[in-house]
Formats: sequence, structure tokens, C-alpha cells
Amino acid sequence: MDDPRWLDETEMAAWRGFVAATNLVARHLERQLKEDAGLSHTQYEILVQLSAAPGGSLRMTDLADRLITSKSGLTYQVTQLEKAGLVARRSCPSDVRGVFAEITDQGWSVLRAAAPGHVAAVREALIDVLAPAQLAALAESLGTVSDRLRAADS
Amino acid sequence: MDDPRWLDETEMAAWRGFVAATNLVARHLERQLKEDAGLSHTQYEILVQLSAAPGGSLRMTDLADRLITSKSGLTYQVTQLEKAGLVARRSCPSDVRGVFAEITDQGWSVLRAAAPGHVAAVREALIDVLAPAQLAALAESLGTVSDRLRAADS
DNA sequence: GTCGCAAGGTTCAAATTTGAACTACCAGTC
DNA sequence: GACTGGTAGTTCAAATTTGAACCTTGCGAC
Repeated sequence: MDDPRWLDETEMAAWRGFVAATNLVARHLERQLKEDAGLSHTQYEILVQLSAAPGGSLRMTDLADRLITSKSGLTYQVTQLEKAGLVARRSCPSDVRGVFAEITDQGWSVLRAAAPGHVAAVREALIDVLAPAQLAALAESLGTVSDRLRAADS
Repeated sequence: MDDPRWLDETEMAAWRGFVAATNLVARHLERQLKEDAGLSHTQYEILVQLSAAPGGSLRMTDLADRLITSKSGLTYQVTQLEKAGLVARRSCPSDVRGVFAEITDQGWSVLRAAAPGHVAAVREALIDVLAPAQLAALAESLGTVSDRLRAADS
């Protein structure tokens, strides 16, 4: 801490770009989803994760890990989605403590309706802005970053 | 919307990586700053922006633009920082409506104390994980993304 | 001049997020 | 079989965030 290695120009540019892009993209998507589908990005991600899981359901903890939010935050959002009828809770046969969140038919409908607009927004904000080579490099770099941080957390 | 161009494998990897890296890095920094300096990342960023501005002060609106948060959110955080003595509000001579936020001496102290740990965390999460070429590519790509989104917003 | 309208900040209520208890329950040990 | 530590989810209060409504005040058109 006494003699930190400050960031050089490129490093600073990468960091500034990361922070700015992060916030701008998040805001862009949040607004699009809210306006067009009435969902927050978090809620949309919950539906996506469930829809991709076998049986359309996941344990709460698994879901929290994939979403990278706190357990209590997930409890809250799943409750909201349950009230809206997009998700249902089911108890886990093998572990009484366990709870499955399962996407409902209505959840599927909402997700299918929301997906095209969401994908378009993702393209507009990130994908279509970059050349294919840039995109591949981005995927690899950010994959590395994610893997490292996930490993560090455990 | 009727026939959306879905994401191919690379595009999906880039997007998933972006979302995951975004959340993981944010969480990593948030925790480090809170633990070591008692600041949220937003508050830290406010101090950084002010410290980099001429006279250590910025108009509220300018500051909000740089931070990419809502105006009301900024009002709240500046009030918090003001209570803590790290920032002061000053009225703008040329425009009665205007308000400057200015970093105080104590704000400088806190920022100087927090910076090394923050930089170390940034290195750990993002910078030192990537090769220089990757970093340069990342900086350029994310810079492009940010510029486009900023332009689109205005 | 003054009218109309946009800009700068704040305020307010509502929604969300977080971490720290807290309740149950599983699993391995003695 | 009871004890220990750890896991799964929820609940709770506190902090934060957001958008809309709201005052003032600047400014250009007429």
C-alpha cells in the first residue's frame, strides 16, 4: 500500500472505459426492458436463467450464484415475480430446506415477448458497435476476468 | 421485432462475459472500498471526479453526467459526503440556480488514503489479469461502446 | 418588456438492495 | 442418540436509487 503501482495511460483508459461502459449499458438495457416489457434487468435475467435450466427450475442458491446478487435480493425479486405469476416456488423433495424457483407458462410468454427487444438493445449497445475480431477479444478477456473473480470468491 | 437476429456463440459469450464481469467487478470494488475506506464506489467516484477537476469543484449537472447516475441520486450522495465533511456545496456566481460541489481538505485526505487500496483492487480484478495487448484492445472497444451510447443519449 | 419554455437542483414517495440476524435442517463425529 | 458446524432461505431495518413533481431562474422570440 505504501508504494502502489498506479495505472498507466492504457490501463487507466481500460478502467475508465470499463466503468463508463458498464454504467451506460446497464442504464440502456434497464430502460428498454422496463419500457417495453415492464421488467427490470434482474427480473429478466431470472427468467432467462430459469428458462435455460433443465425443467425450467433452479435452486435459489444456484440462481443467486448465476445472477451475482445477494440471497436476500433474490428472495425479494422472486417474490415479486411470483406475485406477477411469472415464476412459482416449489419445495425440494430431497432437502426440506431447499426451494426451487420455476418459470411458469406465463413466464415463458413474457420472456418470449421480451427477448427480441432485449436482443436488439444488446446489439445496439454492444454487439453491433464492434467488429467481429474485437468482439471475440472482448469475450475472451471478460471471460478471463469473470473466471478469476469467481475463483477468488470461493 | 418479428424476426430478430439472435446472438451467435461468440456474441453470446461476449454478452455473458460482459454482464458477469460487470457484476463481479462492481461487487469486488464495492466491498474493498467499503471495508478499507468506508466509502461506496459512487462516493469514491465523486471524490475522484472532483479531485481531477480544476479548483476541485464541478457543477452538479456536470458531475452527474460523468458519474452516469440520476440527478436525484447525486443530490443524495453529495449530501451524504457533505455531512461527512468530504465535500462542500458552493453557489455559482454566474448562475443563481447553479451549485458547485467542491472537495474539501478532508476529502483529499480520505481520497489519498483510499486510492492505493482501490488501485490495487482494480489491478487484481481487471488490469493484472489481462495481457497488455488485451488491455489495449479492451480500452479501445469499451471506449467505442461508451462513446456511442453517450452520443445516442444526447 | 414579457411570455413561454427549458435548465438546474431539490424533494418526495416508492422500489430495490444489502448485510446481519434468525429459523430450520443436513451431515459427520463421538 | 446428542453435539457440532455448516447450509438454505427468509426476514428485518437501514441505505440507496429512481423517476416524477416541483420551484427558481435564465433566455430567446416576439
